[in-house]
Amino acid sequence: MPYRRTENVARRLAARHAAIIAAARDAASEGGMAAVQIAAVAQRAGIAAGTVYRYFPGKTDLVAALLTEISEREIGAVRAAADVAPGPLSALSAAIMTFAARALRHRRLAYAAIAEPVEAELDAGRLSFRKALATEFGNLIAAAVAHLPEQDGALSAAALVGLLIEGLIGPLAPDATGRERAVVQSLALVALRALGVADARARGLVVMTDNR
Amino acid sequence: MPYRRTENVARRLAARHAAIIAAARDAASEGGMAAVQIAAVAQRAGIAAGTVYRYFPGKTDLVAALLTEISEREIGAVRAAADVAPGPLSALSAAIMTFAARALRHRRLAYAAIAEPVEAELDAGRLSFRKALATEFGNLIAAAVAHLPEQDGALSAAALVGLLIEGLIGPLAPDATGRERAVVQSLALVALRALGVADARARGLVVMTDNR
DNA sequence: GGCGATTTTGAATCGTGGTTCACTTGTTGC
DNA sequence: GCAACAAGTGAACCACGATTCAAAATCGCC
Repeated sequence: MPYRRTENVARRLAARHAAIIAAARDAASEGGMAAVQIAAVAQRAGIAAGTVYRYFPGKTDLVAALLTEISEREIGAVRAAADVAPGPLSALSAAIMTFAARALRHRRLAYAAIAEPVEAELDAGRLSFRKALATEFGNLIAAAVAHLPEQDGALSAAALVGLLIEGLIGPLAPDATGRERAVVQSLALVALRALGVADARARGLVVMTDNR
Repeated sequence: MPYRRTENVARRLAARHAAIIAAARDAASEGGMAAVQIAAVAQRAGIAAGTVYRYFPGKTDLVAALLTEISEREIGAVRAAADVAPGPLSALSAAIMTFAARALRHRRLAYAAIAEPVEAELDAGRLSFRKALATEFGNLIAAAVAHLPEQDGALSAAALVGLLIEGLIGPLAPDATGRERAVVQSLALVALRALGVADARARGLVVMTDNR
């Protein structure tokens, strides 16, 4: 029985799988979700269009994989920032600012991943990103419940996600070029006030660190 | 020279124009933006597909007209509510609650009009709706500036729009069926807090009236 | 009723981009 | 080198729904 899948081959396949996702991400970063076309992605990855279908059953799955990757990375960053914070309110603030700063730093990709118009099928993957984000913030709100006014955590979390998205990367968002820090801080203030933290600035909750 | 465009004919043409938009709205209300297809809209309006093109240059224009109509109606309602309020904060609150209550009452249409994934071209019309909404809220924020903490009005307005959309009609929004009033009030509290009104409930700013 | 102008019709056309598949190329173990 | 199979290729195919257009129906006026 010749041809067992060698270690070597398995590695090459895995690498190609990753390369396709990376190509999709690059395409999205440059031209938005509209640029994530099978032919274009394949070309970027240096393979033929048909080959993509040996790695993903369809475009939907490729986009879902891309969004999962982004989601994990972003949520990981948010969680990490919250984890090292000294208290629940500080954790909330750190999570908000981290998300905001990172979204601004990769604005086009963030827009593609979360707000750009796409056909409904692709939107499903995006929904899980938003859900995960809302859950994450919901947990932080729950953890800070003792320091916040009584509220419906799920509703607040959803509203918070919307507030951040629209304020940062949605089509209404003001141009932040060159004043990212100021925008992040302003929006964090608005966000924290929304949750019931009236004096975030005075309490030193919105100081920026560079790893955000 | 036979056939001048008679008053009668003009009226019929105008009526048909309106009927097409109404058919589009009905389609959107029932099946979302995906159901707004030329053939389907034409059938609802009781005309042939080709006829639509005598009234609108293309689908984009039809959708834009639909969104304009919705936008004018909604913004009119918001403005009217703000106009009769006794003061600037009260006006803000009334605007927020009016928008929220109306969105919940026609949730599917609101979703179609503002949040449902659609192809990029159609999204342009939607953008003007959001912009108009943000401008409206921005004005109210500006008018209340004396009663609010210092803030970037445009940023706050954008964030407010996002907060309301995601809290009410976005995919994350919790199911509000049967508790619309509670959701509207909760969200209004969050929204007002975001703008810096810490004690909206105590000040009686979130009482609901039925015409919302 | 008839004539010119306008409106309506709906089947055929078209553009787009995802997906398929017969064929070629590469890999493994003997 | 070769058999057996996997992976890769890319042009052809297909689905979908917007758009077109030549023919038919309708309209206003005499």
